[in-house]
Amino acid sequence: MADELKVMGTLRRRALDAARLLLEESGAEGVQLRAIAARVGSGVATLYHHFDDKDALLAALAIEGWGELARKIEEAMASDRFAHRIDGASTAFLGFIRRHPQLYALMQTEQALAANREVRAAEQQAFASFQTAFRGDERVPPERVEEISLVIWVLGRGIASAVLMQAEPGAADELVRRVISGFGFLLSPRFAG
Amino acid sequence: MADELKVMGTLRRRALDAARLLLEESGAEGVQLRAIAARVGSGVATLYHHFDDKDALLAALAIEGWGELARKIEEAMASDRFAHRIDGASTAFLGFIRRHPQLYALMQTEQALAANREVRAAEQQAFASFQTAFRGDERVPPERVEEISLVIWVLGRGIASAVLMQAEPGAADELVRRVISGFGFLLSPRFAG
DNA sequence: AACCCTTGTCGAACCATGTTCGGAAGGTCT
DNA sequence: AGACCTTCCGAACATGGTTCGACAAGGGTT
Repeated sequence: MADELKVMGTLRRRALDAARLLLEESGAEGVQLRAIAARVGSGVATLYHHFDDKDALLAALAIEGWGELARKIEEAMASDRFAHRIDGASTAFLGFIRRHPQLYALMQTEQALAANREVRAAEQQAFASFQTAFRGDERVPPERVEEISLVIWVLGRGIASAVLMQAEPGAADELVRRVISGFGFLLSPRFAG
Repeated sequence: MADELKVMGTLRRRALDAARLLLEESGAEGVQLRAIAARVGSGVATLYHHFDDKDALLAALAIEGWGELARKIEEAMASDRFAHRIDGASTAFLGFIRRHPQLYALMQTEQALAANREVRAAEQQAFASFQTAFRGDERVPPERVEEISLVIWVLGRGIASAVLMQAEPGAADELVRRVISGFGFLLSPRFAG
């Protein structure tokens, strides 16, 4: 509320940044057009010259989020910190959820975005990146790649939604730990389904 | 809008029924106090004598939902249609999600309810019922019961949120099928994690 | 009966937030 | 200069949650 530097950077860009900040500060509730306009130092009506409506703004935010997630996944797979690409991709995925819970919730649970084709395409893109981690892994038969990566992807959605329900942040970490531990056990040969 | 039978049944009960109906007809967007009041044939202000506010109404809806789910799980476990109690509980869980996607979404993703202690307790209760399906199963070591049931529970959340994102209903069924198939494969001894 | 207190009800207003309207300021093209 | 486009804005509008003040019905209490 003090900075308001109107100089440089398209207003669209700055509005998205402000929205992202508001989202992380105060959750989805906090993302209000008047609040964004105040941060950016513009009038509310101005925002409508850069976005069709609020949903379009949220959609742009979500699309950027999926892109960011895809990039993180690819970086992790490229790095040599992990024994398997699957581990890298999964770690990047979970890390993103833990680091940006509000953003991921928006990307994932906002009903209004479900109908948006571009958002869906962006998620498909991210999922495609994730899938490549499973393709070529000797433990995964090629015809199962899609199914198996889908399971982990969906489990990630579940973890995110469970995490958001937790009131205290510590509980969230513990929850994630337990889910991963349990999942690991299910995958181990000890468990004969 | 034609019935409006004011006779019998506390208004609270009828308001909840109307809300539930609105939820299933038109999604969370459709659950509006004025719409509920119209259905029930009362003024809007009257609703405030039965619920603290809208969130309290939604919370009551969610609590009933969790109770319903717990009941379904227990019925399925008691029946003899399933080889293992785990199968019964899981089927009941998934069936509930598929049959009441909007309600489950409310129970699970509505941010406002995350802070509500009674809603959380109701979910804990339902989860506890679910957990008993794993307790005593010869394939699950006792010390792993909690973790493993948690994984399935969280996976269910993920399935629900993924299903809600699907535009066409057919795609949702296909998605659920693929996730379950993939999960089944991961559990099979063929996959050595 | 007269009095009060609680409960349920309501229309009207209040308020926050997304949205639209009409116009102003500045640039570019002809 | 004139026409036109983009960017911008204050003000008003629409919707939906919420509060206010009042009215009616029932049940004690005196």
